[in-house]
Amino acid sequence: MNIIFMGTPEIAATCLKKMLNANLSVTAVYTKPDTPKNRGMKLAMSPVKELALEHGIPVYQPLSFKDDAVYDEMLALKPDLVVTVAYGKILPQRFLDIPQHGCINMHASILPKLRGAGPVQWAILNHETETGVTAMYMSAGMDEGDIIEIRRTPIDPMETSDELMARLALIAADLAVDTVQNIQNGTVTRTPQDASLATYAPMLSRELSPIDWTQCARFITDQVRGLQPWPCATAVLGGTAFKIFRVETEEKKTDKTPGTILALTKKGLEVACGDGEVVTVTQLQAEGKKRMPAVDYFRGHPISL
RNA sequence: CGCGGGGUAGAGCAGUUCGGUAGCUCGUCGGGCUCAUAACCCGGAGGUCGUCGGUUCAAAUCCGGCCCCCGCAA
Repeated sequence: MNIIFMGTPEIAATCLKKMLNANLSVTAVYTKPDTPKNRGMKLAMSPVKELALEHGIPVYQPLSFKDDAVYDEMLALKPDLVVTVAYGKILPQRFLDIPQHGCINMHASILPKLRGAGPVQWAILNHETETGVTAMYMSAGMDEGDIIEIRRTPIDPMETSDELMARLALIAADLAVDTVQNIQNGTVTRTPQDASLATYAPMLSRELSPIDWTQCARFITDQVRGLQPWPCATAVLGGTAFKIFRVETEEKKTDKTPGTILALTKKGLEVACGDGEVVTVTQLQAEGKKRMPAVDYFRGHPISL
């Protein structure tokens, strides 16, 4: 079966790798165009492109799917099946109609919950205790297609979204391989989503970063772990802006105003938050500095309480 | 050539403006105090100051090249 793989970030590369290891015949890869990124604005290729090049698989990076030439190009590849994982682009219906076995997608949530670009992070931000990966047929609407199979996994209470993402990537990779094989065997089923239960996981933005200390400890903790590795929770402590990477909830209570720095302990910086609760910021990063334990930072930057 | 911060003891920092004995906090090692402690007191060890070259009687400090780390932006 002639397969086209479409994807961009690490989670997609993990799936592609597994598919290649399973000897599925991926004959072309689509990924987002290289873009200037990072310091120095160097042109960076996606993890999927790097992997494809290593394996000598042709790479396609169309800017837009509105172009007829792009349509003709894909038509000429004669795919039997298209597998997408976090590609980052929407395929119009006429592209979805090209492969005879259709287009499938791995989405990192339990659909119809958390449709959209940031399902992993929003699962944590929404205080969920369980998430998963859904294999589905693609339709013109975003993450609205018929469900093939869902594999669930519990979310660890301290797990960050990048850690969870890495775990889901492995689940998605297995699911992708199994689903392709089931399609080849003709044993897949498709179940329409119940649209009334749909929720959305929009793209993250920097506006989500600032910590609101009037929130309860649980909310702040989930914000900190859900916003990693980007855009990260942020806070101003003692007049300096920080990215906050890890906080722990304390048993104790306080009557101080939320946001008040209570103490610098062996664990980190205790800060008052909502409902009289206390959290300890244990790992942070100041501008221009490395990510480090809070106690280390404040050893060299004494803070007055 | 997108903008900017930084590399000094195991960790985090000061010292660089204006060249002249390597400093602070923590950790570590030894000793002391205490019913006790992640507390306190005393003492010790530990650094080619990222790297290469230049200027100088003298360079962490001034000049130039290179390597590495990080923030913004995308």
